[in-house]
Amino acid sequence: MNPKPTRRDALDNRERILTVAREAIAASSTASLTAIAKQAGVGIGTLYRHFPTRETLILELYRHDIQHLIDRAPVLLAEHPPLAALRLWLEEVAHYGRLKYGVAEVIHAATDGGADDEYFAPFVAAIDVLLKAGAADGSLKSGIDPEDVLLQLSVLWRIDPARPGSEARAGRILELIVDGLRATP
Amino acid sequence: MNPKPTRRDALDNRERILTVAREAIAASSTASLTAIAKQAGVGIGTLYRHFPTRETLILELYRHDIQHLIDRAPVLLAEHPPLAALRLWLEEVAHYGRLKYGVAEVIHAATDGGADDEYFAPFVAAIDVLLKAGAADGSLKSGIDPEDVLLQLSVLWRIDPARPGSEARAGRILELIVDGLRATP
DNA sequence: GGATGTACCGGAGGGTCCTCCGTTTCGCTC
DNA sequence: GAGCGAAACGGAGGACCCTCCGGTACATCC
Repeated sequence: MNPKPTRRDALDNRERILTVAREAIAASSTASLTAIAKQAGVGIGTLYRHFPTRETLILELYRHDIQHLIDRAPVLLAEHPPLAALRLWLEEVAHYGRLKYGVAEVIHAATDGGADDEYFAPFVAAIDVLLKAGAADGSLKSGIDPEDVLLQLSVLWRIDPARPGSEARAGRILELIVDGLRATP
Repeated sequence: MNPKPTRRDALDNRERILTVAREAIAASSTASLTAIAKQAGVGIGTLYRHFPTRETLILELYRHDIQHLIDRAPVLLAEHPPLAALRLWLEEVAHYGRLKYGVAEVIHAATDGGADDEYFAPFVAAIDVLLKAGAADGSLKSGIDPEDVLLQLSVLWRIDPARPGSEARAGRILELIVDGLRATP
């Protein structure tokens, strides 16, 4: 897919596509790929070779941001007890996803496809660290599959942000999710 | 939309579309509307006038089945304590959604659009009855928004049924959802 | 039974996604 | 620096969704 774009023109094109896409997606998260390709001065075929699906492209755009979220997990864990850390982290993810819609879309896609772990796995691993910590201190159930949690989380971006009360609803549902993860005494 | 298709030809067309669609969707849940229209011998425009969106059409196809699910809620509630009834009902819905993919798609759409309550509201009401009963006997939290539960439930159809272990995963997640709804002692 | 208004029809058309494959261009070798 | 094979390009094309609007045919009223 994108292991080693060795050729100069290929690299140039890749960069150009990303630059244009960043702007275009920021302006309208549903910007058409055709338009992006045209504006980047490449054929639609070229765009698709570099980024086989819309998600691949978006994923690349937000790579840094996603990495940042992943890195936050251990930080929160150092500063708070596991249950609180989990909650805070999920809130950050949810909030970020609402802000930059792209991230949400990517996670959404990840829960679909399943595989393509290169990007997906670290995210799941971050969840797993939080879950394990919570299981260790008895505040969370043990043996929870982190992918299950991710899937549950993905429901949050399905809340239409335009509808009134969407923020509150997201908070409520997050609460329900976390409560479901807690150890039953 | 579909209040009173008064004219004879309109009614005929509507029936014909439904008949064809039932078969086509059963054969392949992603059957194209263009194809359905063609096979029903109507223009694509006609199809869209009768069923403004893909979901409207599917909804009509599965109307009976959905009603059946709704009716099951009070029955289960009469036979089981509220918490068990809720769990069983959710299992039935989940199972049914996995079987006839259409139903899942409809619920999915409902959680998107939100409104269009004509079909949507009874379903939410069914959930509400279960929740209220559980709140009354203290097994469930009180004040839960049934739409929130529906939204959470919708995650279950996002599990790819082709992947191995999908059934088990659905079970696990359902468990998490229900646990999140239980009253915290 | 004709006339007439309106409810309904049909498909062309604009937009999107993605695939496929003939053509071009790069980078390496001699 | 010429030649060559593979890597990358580009856009036509097929599929789909949905909209729009000129035309058709039904039901009703005289």
